[in-house]
Amino acid sequence: MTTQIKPNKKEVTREKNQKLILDAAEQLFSQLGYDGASMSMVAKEAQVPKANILYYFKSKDGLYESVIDRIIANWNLGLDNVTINDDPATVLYNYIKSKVILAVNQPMQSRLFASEILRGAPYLQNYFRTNTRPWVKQKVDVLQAWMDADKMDKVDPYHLLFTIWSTTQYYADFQAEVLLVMNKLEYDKTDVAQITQSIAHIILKGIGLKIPEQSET
Amino acid sequence: MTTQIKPNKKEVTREKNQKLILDAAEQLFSQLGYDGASMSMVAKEAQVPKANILYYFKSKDGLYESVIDRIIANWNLGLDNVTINDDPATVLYNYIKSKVILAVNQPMQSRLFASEILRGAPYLQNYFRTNTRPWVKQKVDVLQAWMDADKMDKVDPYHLLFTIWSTTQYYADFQAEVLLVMNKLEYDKTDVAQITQSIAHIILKGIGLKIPEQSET
DNA sequence: TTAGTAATTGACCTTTTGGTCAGTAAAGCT
DNA sequence: AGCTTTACTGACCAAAAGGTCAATTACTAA
Repeated sequence: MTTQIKPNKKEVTREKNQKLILDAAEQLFSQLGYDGASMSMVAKEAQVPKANILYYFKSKDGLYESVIDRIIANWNLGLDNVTINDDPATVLYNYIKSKVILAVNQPMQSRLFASEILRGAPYLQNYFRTNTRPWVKQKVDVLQAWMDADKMDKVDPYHLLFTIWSTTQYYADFQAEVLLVMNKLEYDKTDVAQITQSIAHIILKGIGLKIPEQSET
Repeated sequence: MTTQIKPNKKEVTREKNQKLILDAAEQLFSQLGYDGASMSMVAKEAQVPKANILYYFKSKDGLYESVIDRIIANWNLGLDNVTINDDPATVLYNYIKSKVILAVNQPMQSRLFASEILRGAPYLQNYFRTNTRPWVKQKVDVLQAWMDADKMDKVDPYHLLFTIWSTTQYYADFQAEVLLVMNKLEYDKTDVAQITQSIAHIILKGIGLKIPEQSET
């Protein structure tokens, strides 16, 4: 909702440059971690003077925070508007599917978060507390309601969510291991379906549900 | 197999100091990652002059490699001696259980590996190729045999293994997130059982098995 | 004892780090 | 056009990084 009456050349170039920098930073931070990536690397990658980065983002911390903020901004936790009346199998199947697609196609963001959490989530703590925790609480309530209505097995809903997160994210965060073990160079286009199928089979059947026939989006 | 006829004071102190250094390095690397931990931090933590560390381990890389090697040395992948004649449910249940115990009680090593893999496993690549891959291949064969004998559902055995690894390791590698979301400060003694139960329920049932009655070790 | 060897480390080196700042360029406004 | 203000950046800085080395201190074996 930026009132674009006057395109203001300053704003335009600033936004363009910031995007350039953030893109480079996102890539480098996710590849090398916070300490592994340096400001000069980001500058070189973004083809921008280092001082310019500092001018925009105040400090390395500031840049890192901005990168995280931007990811969060267009990070959809999914499972929105789920209600007790929805069909658990369909909802969970689609959720797993979308998570696998994300993991395989956009592993960078997942890895950035992973390295953040590995270090104790210094920057994400607040986000987890104020956003993720309530979000989870809400989904947990729906899951619990489904269980109470005997629509699915009674398992700890928190651990069920963790199971979905872990199994799907694994293919992004531990991609190097997965590929090495399976002796592949990269995921191919059949992998998404294959992975989704395996995970969905195990988890859905594991909580007493059936994989829905088809669910085109 | 060190021929300890003459306890040789030099060797004794060297080994003592190396252990001191490796312990400190293991802790710091797992906490801060390769780039986050510095030689001087390790020196301070181990209460040893920095030059001494370099004397023993040649370089930071050398130290890091030694840390990894030591972990690998007493790292048991589990699932040893499994054969087609074993009961899938018992074997997998015990495997899951032991993995959860490790994750909750010794998360440091898991995290060190995780950050290694996140960065593309520069040091573990060779290990994965020469050790993990054949190990996995062998377990995959057993799993496949169980499936062929209709002892369990037919799912991709690789992805089944990844599912077990991911769900269990998650509680070590992403401990910060888990605790924040569940609003806890640390795992308590009921958590191991709770986690094991949830994961085992989902995975075992998910592949058509039942949780074994009891399995004391 | 003592000569010879290995272990140890304080001082030092280079490079890189995140960060500052004063000066210059570029809009924006009237 | 000319004046003000903001955007930018090359040159610089102190701190910290990993690493070297010469000098000193153990040990060991004869």
